[in-house]
Amino acid sequence: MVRSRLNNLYQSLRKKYGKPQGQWTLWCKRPKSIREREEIIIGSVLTQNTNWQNVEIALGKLKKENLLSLNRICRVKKASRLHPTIRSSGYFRSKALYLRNTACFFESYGGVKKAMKAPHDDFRKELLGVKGIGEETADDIMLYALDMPSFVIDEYTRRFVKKHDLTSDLSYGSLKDYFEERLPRNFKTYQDFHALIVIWGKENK
DNA sequence: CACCAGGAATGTA
DNA sequence: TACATTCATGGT
Repeated sequence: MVRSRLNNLYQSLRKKYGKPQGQWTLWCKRPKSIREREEIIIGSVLTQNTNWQNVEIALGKLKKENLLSLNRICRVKKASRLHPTIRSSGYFRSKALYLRNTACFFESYGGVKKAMKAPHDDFRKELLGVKGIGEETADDIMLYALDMPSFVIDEYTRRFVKKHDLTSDLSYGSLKDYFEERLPRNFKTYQDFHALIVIWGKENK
């Protein structure tokens, strides 16, 4: 079997780091409960341009207030109800709106379980229609919460591509295609590889 | 005290 | 299409 350069790089990271740890223990877990999938969706929004450490504080507060649930978040009367709870994750006014938009999108869609059965391309377009969800967050949600094979491109992925001089076009769509065309099309490979790239990236600034 | 972290929306040309 | 600006906290 012919192995792409990307596959070799993935194997190298696996050998170096093993299974992704920390946050990735949950994000790469298989299988996951619906509750865990909802937590990942919520975390995906809160982690936009923000340290995971600050997100964890917010997730802990949401849990204490019984708000670590898409249904509960969608049903808060005003998004500002979430301000003190998610404050630590930064941009709290925007994210309160984004989070509720996202939660209500899944509620009206019919829940996480139904979303997992949706056609990927159509679902991605619908997700991108939610105010507060851009390409990276959409792919985070699809890949890690819904087990869909949609590769995530982020700042760490770009660093990885530059470091190994893999390709020159660093636009989101181009990089996404680059990875998806060269890896076995399954969500497990995508999850672990992307998680390992982030772990690698934190060590290589 | 200055700087930064898995971004996204909005405005401008 | 391509950039610039805005939004905010907690850790280093």
